[in-house]
Amino acid sequence: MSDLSSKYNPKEVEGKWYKHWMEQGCFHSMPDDREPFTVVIPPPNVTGVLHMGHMLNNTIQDILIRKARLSGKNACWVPGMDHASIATEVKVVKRLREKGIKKSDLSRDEFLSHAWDWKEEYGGVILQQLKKLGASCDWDRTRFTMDETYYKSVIDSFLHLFEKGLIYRGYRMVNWDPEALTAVSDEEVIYTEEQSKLYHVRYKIQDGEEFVTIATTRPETILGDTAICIHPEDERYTHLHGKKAIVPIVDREVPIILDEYVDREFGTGCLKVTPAHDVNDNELGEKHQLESIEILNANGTISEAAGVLVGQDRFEARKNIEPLLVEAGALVKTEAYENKVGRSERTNAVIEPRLSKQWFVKMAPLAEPALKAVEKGEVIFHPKKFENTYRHWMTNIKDWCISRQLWWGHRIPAWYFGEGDDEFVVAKDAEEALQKAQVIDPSLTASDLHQDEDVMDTWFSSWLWPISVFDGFYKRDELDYYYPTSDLVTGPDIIFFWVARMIMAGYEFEGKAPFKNVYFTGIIRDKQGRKMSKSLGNSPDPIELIEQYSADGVRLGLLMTAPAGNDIPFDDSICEQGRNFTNKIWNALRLLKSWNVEEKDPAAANVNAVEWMRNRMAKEFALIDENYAKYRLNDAAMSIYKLVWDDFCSWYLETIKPAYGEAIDKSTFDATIGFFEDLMITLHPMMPFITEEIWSHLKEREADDLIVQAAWPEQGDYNKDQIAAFEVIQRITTEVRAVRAQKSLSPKDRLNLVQAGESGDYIRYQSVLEKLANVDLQISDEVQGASASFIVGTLQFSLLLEGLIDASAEIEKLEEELNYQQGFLQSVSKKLSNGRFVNNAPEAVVNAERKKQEDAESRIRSIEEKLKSLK
RNA sequence: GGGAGCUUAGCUCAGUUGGUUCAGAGCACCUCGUUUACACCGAGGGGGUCGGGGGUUCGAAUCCCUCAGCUCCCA
Repeated sequence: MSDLSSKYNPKEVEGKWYKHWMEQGCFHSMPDDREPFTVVIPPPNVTGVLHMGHMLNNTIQDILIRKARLSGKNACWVPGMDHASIATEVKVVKRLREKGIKKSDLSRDEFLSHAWDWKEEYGGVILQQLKKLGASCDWDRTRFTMDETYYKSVIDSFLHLFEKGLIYRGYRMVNWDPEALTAVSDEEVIYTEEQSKLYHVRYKIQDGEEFVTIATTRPETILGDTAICIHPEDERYTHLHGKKAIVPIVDREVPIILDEYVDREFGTGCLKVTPAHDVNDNELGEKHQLESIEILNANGTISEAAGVLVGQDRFEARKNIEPLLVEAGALVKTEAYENKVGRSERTNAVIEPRLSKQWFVKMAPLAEPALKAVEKGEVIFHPKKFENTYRHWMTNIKDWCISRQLWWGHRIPAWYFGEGDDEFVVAKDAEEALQKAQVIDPSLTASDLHQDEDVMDTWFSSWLWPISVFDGFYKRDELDYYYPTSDLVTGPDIIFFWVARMIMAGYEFEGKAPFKNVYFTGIIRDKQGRKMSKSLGNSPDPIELIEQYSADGVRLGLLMTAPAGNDIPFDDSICEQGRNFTNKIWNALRLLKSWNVEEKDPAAANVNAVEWMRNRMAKEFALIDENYAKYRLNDAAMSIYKLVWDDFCSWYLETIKPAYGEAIDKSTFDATIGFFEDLMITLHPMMPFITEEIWSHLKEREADDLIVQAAWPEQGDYNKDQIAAFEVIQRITTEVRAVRAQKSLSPKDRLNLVQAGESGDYIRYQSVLEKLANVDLQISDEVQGASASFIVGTLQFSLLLEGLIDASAEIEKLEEELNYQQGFLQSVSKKLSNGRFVNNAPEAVVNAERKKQEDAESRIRSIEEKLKSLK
């Protein structure tokens, strides 16, 4: 029969089932009596499109969620996206510019309305794309970090921390992005080695003809120098103590200060100090009470304070200051130099250290419980090695700059009411702000107050994600049920940005960790090991990949090569394996569907095969469960892959396959359907679509009888001896086939196989052997005529091949084997005759060696006998 | 500069407390094959001094030291 195509057609199938699952509400979760299993999606950036990292990440989340659902838990996967303050604002500004509108011409509200338009138009593409992947998110719960209630919770968390004294406003050196015109946090600066130039510049010492030489990669900052620093114990410069130096070009007199911070080995051992434009110099400046001259404007141009090159961009100024230095006789030399340059993660602009007033979160008190949580195992990282990274960051934590000079985001809830910068109140809205302000000055009115213009770092909203997606700041019903969530799946690149801060927020606001396990995926790279990026153009389009290899195929391909935390060198061909697997499964179905079923007694081989397959599956299912528990998903995938392909298709189905024109007995057939069902359930988390399709073909079913909500196979007992006996059958079969291949004998010719001596446990499955190897088996020490021989374990077999055997070649082969066995015996015997081994090694090990010795002796005996009969 | 990790087959990786014939898996590769499920397939096969060197031990891919190479994090 079989009206089924010989090739599996995923395009139709995948769309059909996703739609059906949605219609049946299979992914929706509400609190009930069952144990919850909750995952919150790492909210993709609203500006983004699906890339390979999302594919891997969300495949893993879907596997965990589907596995939990099948295991009878109330599985809830909450999707959503974040507003990506800086990235979105950059995009909106760019789009407006293309339309000829400048951001500065718009009011804040006008700009935000454009931003929301943009969000409605382009936002959430990724979530739509995830449906193609099969992601079983509860779409009714889709959240956005700027939803009304979510927004409110971010503001409330700010108030809470401010009132606790954990948020403060301070004048500090921050990482300034001169392109986006905002501060960014330490984590948003990417340092890379870049080719630059080292300028050696000499400063004249006041009252004399002497000079000191410094080296700098940023000569334009010379204009803001307010000191020269040397090591107090540097004997080369002892005579300069207490003197002053003259800054070239601007001829400013600056002190020569002494500080152990200076590295005497580096360069000349003299350091120029620019407190306004370098983090370390700033510290020196505070310590030695130096003047701080800001020679740069916010947009990276030279300010009035510099005196020269005013208005030029910092890079232009860097070039143009060179002739000025030459003119002043100050430039000693320049040389090529490689140094680390920090760039903005979002705009790629070179970050400028800049002094400004910003809002900070005091991190040490928040870090303490968060570090303990991981150390005590309340939160477990997979793989464990990331705990080291985490500990290191947590114990060296710095305060978090959370203000951004942007409009798109959660606006800082501080209202200023006076002339001074420090006259402000923090409140949940303007009304409350006025009340609070009036406590200080009763004469104030609403128009005297103005809100801080800045918004908060996006991560200051996403660190609340596991709480705020359930509106946890305002109601308990859902939070109490779903929180703490179960597993978080994310990339190690955001361990500090997000994971660590979520743990902090979890303890601060809920007193509990936000999740129990964190699964860190690897980073997907191209074949050459480079990170995938838009600028390199080395990232395949995931949607095209799905078109080509099916969602199931791509999922399996990604999974099999991706142990937790290991980077994946991606190549399209790894998806091919997944696609081929779907086709294999499909054809196993076609085979079953082609059989006629009859009520009759099963053949012995069928009874045997069913018994073995049941054992085999029970054993492997236990292993799969174990691997799930250890988050070794690639191992679980490999197990099920081999179980289906090798055990079920190559051994089991080949054994029970009826001869052409014959029917299969009903009991074997029914057992086979049951096996197939369990195999598909076990595979379903990894390949949801094809398993649902197969499920629908295995039996007549109601519309709601879906594999997506089937029951995970229960752990059953299995008989190890029966599995071992079958393995012997498999090895004998392989040997027989190898002889056939060597002698070019057709698998159709039935042969006689003789086993010498006593039969082994394998004899239980004699009928399977006879069918698969196409032989008649006898136990006998008498072998008539020419034969090919082989050994399995300690059993000696002869395949009767009258007229096909070259006796001398056979003898040669046996002698080679004999030689190997004797060598092996010798090494084992040597070990056993070593008194220190026998006395020191555990008894079990010694016994194992004795067994090896006996087995080798027995094998040698049978080879020798066989040789005697041939000669 | 400080810290963490890695190095096993052509590729990607397993390998538990040092001990079974322990050097493994998948892919790739080679040979044969169109046998009525599947060539997106079947059968069979080859391939590694476990990065180098030294040590501990009856015994080391596994533990220790050292050298080399690579990766990541922090500054």
